[in-house]
Amino acid sequence: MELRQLKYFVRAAELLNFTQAAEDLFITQSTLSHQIKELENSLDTLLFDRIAKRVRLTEAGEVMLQYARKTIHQAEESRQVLLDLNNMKSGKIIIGSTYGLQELLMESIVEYNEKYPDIEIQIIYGSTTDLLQKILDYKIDCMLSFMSELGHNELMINKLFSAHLSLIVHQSHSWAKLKKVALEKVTALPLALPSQSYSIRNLLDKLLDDKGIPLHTKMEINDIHSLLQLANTNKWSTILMHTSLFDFKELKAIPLEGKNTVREATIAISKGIYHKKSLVLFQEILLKKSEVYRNE
Amino acid sequence: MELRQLKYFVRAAELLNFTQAAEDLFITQSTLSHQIKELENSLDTLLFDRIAKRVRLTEAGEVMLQYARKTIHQAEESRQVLLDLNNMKSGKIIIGSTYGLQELLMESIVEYNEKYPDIEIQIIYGSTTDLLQKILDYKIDCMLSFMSELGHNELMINKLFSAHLSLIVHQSHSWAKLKKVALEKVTALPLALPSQSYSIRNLLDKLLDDKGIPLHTKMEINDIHSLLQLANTNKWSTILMHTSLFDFKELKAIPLEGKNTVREATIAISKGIYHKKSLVLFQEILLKKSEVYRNE
DNA sequence: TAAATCAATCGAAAATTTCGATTATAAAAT
DNA sequence: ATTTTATAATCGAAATTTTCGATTGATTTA
Repeated sequence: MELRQLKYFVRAAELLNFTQAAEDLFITQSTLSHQIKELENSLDTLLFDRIAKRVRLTEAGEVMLQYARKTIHQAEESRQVLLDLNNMKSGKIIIGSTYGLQELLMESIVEYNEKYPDIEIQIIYGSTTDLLQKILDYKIDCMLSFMSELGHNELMINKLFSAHLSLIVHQSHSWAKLKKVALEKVTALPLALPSQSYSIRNLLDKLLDDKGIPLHTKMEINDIHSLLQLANTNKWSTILMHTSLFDFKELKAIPLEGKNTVREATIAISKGIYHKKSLVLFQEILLKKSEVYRNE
Repeated sequence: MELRQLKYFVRAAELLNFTQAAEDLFITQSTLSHQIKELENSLDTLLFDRIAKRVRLTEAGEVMLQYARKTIHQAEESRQVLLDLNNMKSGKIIIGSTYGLQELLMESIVEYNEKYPDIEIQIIYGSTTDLLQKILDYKIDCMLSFMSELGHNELMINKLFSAHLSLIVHQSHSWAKLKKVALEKVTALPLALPSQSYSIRNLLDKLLDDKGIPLHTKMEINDIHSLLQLANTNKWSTILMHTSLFDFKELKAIPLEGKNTVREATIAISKGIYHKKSLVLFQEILLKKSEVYRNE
């Protein structure tokens, strides 16, 4: 068993396609096949079922996948600790985030990169569920999302700010001066909404469902900026967290009434892993940048 | 970085002598030198200081040693999980124990080996302190010793039985019928005592010190059986846990009076690691065998 | 001063990893 | 029903890595 073989195995197990995995790893399929077999021999256990030139994981393979990831992560962690020890302020940080926190994230990484130009940054957007899985698989170092601080024992969750689910309208809209608005009312407006993959949309759907309010979506978009641009035309309105309209000066956010219309923006980091300096430094900047939102 | 290199490094770091380490690893010194250098290159960090053909760990090396052990352990853990998954009842178990629990341990491993003949057993005797270090370094799977159940957050500690610190005399000794004896009295007898490396001796020294009783040791031996054999001649007495004289039918254990003369025999297992079946099975047998002692 | 110890180095041998081409099998497309 | 496509295994050769044995040079010990 060697780390190289574990890395090969993980990729093969993830793609369940040796040819693609080999390409991904910059080796030939032949080599991958060979090394997987070698790993299986050393473990005395088949990791893949070979059903007629297709592969799928055996039960042992499923288990091994997790342990292989853990072992590889452990090895990489030691490399990172040495970097930190040398106070290198280098290496790589992989940040997972939901779209809803894109604005804050962008501001933060700009400052982060200015301060620590040698740290490589990778950002992966995804739903909260996606990100939770990725954090368990050691694919991301931390995740920014709107989530409860409870119910995740293996995560260290820090609150960034609270955000109101809000109706977003143009300043010349007749409702623009309202201090709050009832959920029942907004469905009457022409609404452009984020698509189902956004947690904010799930929240909205749930709130409407609880009150039995029907919703006829006329416009559904997979991009926050597009929604804001539409709202900026004053022909549509949208529903987002109030913190999302940052640089659209002509838009107004009107908080929705009712319980459960407030969500906590958080950063979550796995408790079990070593908290590398690059990660701690990022969190510091993120918390500082969040202050602006906290006082709104 | 490969597991092979990490294994080489750990041994080299432990022995701080490349020649010996190489011998230990069944490779040549040349190979070891080369592979260590390769590892250092891949980490971009020197792990050893080379002061004129001698080696010692750099700060980074010290840190790396821990992480290397952890990584290797993680890899081995995955192998063990697969064995367990196949219900193999095989593999290897390394048991650390203090001498004071040798008797119980022997009885247990006899039954253990009868039931699971395919599991390889290795036993390492050492002081409680030694064993604690070894358990942290992943060198033993569990440890049997007399220790407090508290103050070790990272360990899962199970109580086996309580043992009294006792004066051990021959049945024909004039004190043989006593139900208990005061600490002050025993120093008058010709005593053969376990050496300082035994926790029981530390306990005794501490109790005497607390009461300001001076002790003039006439005989100090590094082996429990030898002490018992001496006591069996009726020319000497000794002080041990009452459970230690098991198959010496002509010896009597007389409990010492006072507080803190009772110690808990325990089995401790690291919380962080995977509890492999071989280990769980061993613990079961051990607990069963302990019953005899519990009712004394 | 001589002998012993020890890590680095070097070139060659051995082992392993990787590659490219081919084969075999099943699924998909025609 | 037949052909095409996709895929993993296999095989021999090439490339690379690992290991070895011998030597060197520097230091400590006798």
